[in-house]
Amino acid sequence: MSATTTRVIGPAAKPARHRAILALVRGGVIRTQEDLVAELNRRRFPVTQATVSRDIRELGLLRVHDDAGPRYMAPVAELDVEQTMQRLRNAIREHVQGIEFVDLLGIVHTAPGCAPLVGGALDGSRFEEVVGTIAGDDTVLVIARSRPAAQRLLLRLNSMSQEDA
Amino acid sequence: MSATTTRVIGPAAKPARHRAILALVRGGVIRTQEDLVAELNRRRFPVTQATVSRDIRELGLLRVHDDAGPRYMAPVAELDVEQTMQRLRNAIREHVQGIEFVDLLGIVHTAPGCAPLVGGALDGSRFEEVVGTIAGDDTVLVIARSRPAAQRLLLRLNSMSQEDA
DNA sequence: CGCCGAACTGCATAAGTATGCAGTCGAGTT
DNA sequence: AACTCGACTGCATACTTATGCAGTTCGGCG
Repeated sequence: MSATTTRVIGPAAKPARHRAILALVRGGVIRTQEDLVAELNRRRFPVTQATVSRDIRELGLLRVHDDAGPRYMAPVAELDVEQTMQRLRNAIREHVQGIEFVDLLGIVHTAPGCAPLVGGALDGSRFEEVVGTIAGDDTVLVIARSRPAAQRLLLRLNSMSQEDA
Repeated sequence: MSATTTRVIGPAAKPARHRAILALVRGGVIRTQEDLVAELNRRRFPVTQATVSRDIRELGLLRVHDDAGPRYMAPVAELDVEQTMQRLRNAIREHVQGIEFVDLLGIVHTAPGCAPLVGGALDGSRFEEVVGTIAGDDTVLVIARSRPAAQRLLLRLNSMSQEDA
């Protein structure tokens, strides 16, 4: 009964749908699973609430309360991305709370525990301007090669936090 | 209609109940509001699911999924300025062995393993003078915003190690 | 002292979410 | 081609959570 080396998916657009769900939840306010169903249908994902309920569990979405009632949020982390740049962009958008430079030193504030991830993404990107990084728990120290380099870096990183997916 | 300077509560043990709820959620696995109702009743808080639902919103509890289904989690605590300062004072008195500055960089030597705690306390205090901190195992690197800032910081931190509780 | 309004709660129920079950689809096998 | 198996889904429904409304309690005030 071991036999089949199979693996993959069934007859589904599941991965794409999951990406869409994450984007929706990050992008706007989703209060109910029906909201999600509606948005997904609008985007040519014909699904029902039951499936969305399962998707939400699989994606590990959080349900939180704000002034207007419960809503869904994306989890803090996301794994495996192909291109390091995309990964860095994501890391910045998702985990970075602020960036500032003092002379050659860049201080990147992140969500608690996320500094290693962000630092890793930075390292991976192999910026010419970066000599190296040190990641603590919620702060990454970036050492720039020169002042102009620091300036370029700041601009570049800041712009990343605003580009869209 | 402004008149009454009043404020207080109604006829309730609400605050105590809220504390109990937080303790319960932090301490064990609470999967449903009924779980909570049961535990609360056991502890002499006669409430119903409706009230618990409201409490959960007020406390900002999170609903997450694990392998066994949805459950509640407590949000990460938030401290006020007073508590934060006290926390820093304690951290310094108990775990810090020495502080020195080299230019904009402050090096704080701590007992082994205590750097993250001290760094956290420093971050929490949100000193104007501090750009950020990075904690290793027994050393915290503090980056000051300027030289005067560094100097002020040194004085301030040193004085803290001597104030009493 | 009786009235008034705010805080708080339970009840009943609306609103929303999770899930057992049965059916579909495709890939790999026989 | 027919069979088998696992991934995936919708339906119907059980289960949970949220909330409109009405009632209680308490403190302040006329």
